[in-house]
Amino acid sequence: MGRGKIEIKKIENPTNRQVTYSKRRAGIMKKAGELTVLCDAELSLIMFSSTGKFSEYCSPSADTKTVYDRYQQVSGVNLWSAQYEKMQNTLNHLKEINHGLRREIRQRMGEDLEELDIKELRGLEQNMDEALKLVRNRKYHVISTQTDTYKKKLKNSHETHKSLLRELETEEHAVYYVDEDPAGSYDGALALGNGTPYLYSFRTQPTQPNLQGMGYGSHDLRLA
Amino acid sequence: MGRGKIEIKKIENPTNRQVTYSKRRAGIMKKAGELTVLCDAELSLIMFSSTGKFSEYCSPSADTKTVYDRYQQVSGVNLWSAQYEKMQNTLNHLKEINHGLRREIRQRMGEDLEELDIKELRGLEQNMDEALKLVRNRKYHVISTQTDTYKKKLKNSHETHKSLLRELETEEHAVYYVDEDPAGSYDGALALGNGTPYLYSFRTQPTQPNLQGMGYGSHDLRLA
DNA sequence: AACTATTCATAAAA
DNA sequence: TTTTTATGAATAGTT
Repeated sequence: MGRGKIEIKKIENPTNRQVTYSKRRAGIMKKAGELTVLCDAELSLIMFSSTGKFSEYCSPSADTKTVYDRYQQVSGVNLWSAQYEKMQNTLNHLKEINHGLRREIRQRMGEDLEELDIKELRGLEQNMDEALKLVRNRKYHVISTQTDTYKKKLKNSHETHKSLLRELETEEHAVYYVDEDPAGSYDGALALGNGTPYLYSFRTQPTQPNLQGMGYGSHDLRLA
Repeated sequence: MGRGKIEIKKIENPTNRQVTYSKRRAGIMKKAGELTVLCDAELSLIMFSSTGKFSEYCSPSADTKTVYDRYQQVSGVNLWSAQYEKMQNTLNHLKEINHGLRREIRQRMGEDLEELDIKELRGLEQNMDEALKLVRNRKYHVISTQTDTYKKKLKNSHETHKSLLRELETEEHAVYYVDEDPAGSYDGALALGNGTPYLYSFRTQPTQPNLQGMGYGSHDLRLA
């Protein structure tokens, strides 16, 4: 087609090559479009000229990625296996660490101790003993701080009350005085902690499963 | 080209459509090959017929993946961003869980207690107290088991020894008897656990960093 | 699948 | 580049 037949081999003249590329590129893209419409086909066409210029055609019904995903399915070639594998490794690594952490927590909760030898058991006991002291100290600290604050508040309102009563007495000679013992505040502060402890209590029911969709997503220590 | 012009719209007759698809597919693949050769271009053509039949053409100089990698670079579109994002989310989820687990362990070691209110502190203390009892019980169990085993072994070898001595006495009238107290075995079993506990000891040095390349890979509880 | 009558694509020239 | 145009190629409808 054209002013004479041509041999199908690389056009050495760069200008001619470029011209032919432009023309034939337009031609093949038109053909692609026609094929898409006439035959209800799905296709992806990607082209790079010898100078690196890029063009693409893609059937309107889908985008390049969709076509490519489909290509992967059919051809069985996973094109991003390298990326995928790398991330998969990272994921498995994280899961392993997770597993180790859960195991340690279980042991710190007194479970799965069969796995430990006497040396490890002694280490764990010692560590937990020291930690428990720290937790107790902290608790007492928090309690006494709260108590002090509460005492001060009580004292304040007490005095406010008294001064109010004084004012009232002065004005109406009525007696509304009520003695509130500030020492009772200590029990009050303790009572704050008497409810069901929600943070740790659920860990003591090892028979209740807590599975989530992803398998590792659960905070349940019996998994992973 | 053909016996009369045709309108470019979907061919409704399935047979005709299939025939046309075959013909035009051959045509476009020929065109693709010619473009590749004539103009030294690189191209990838993927086609799916309306019946799902798949065909591809790819310039001999490269494979489909190469072309698509190049396509990604040029177009800036990341074809596997969806996959990637999904995995990234999974990864972040795992990291978060990890973070929570580390936090719990730290608290079970008596660190970072400022984050807890009095209720949580009481829950933690109670839980740790019970767990510590379990660990102690297990330790005593292991110790007594080991001790029993050791006692039996000692008793055995003792009797073997005695019977050997008796034989010797009988034969040579020599006296080599040595009194070994089986009760000493208890100290021996305890000594097994007197070494530095390696499993938990490193956790008590909170100033020594233990960073690793990936950032989450470290088992160090102060990370993540 | 093979055969044409046609239309289409395009090589060379401008 | 794009347009022109002469010519070979592709193919729609038929067999």
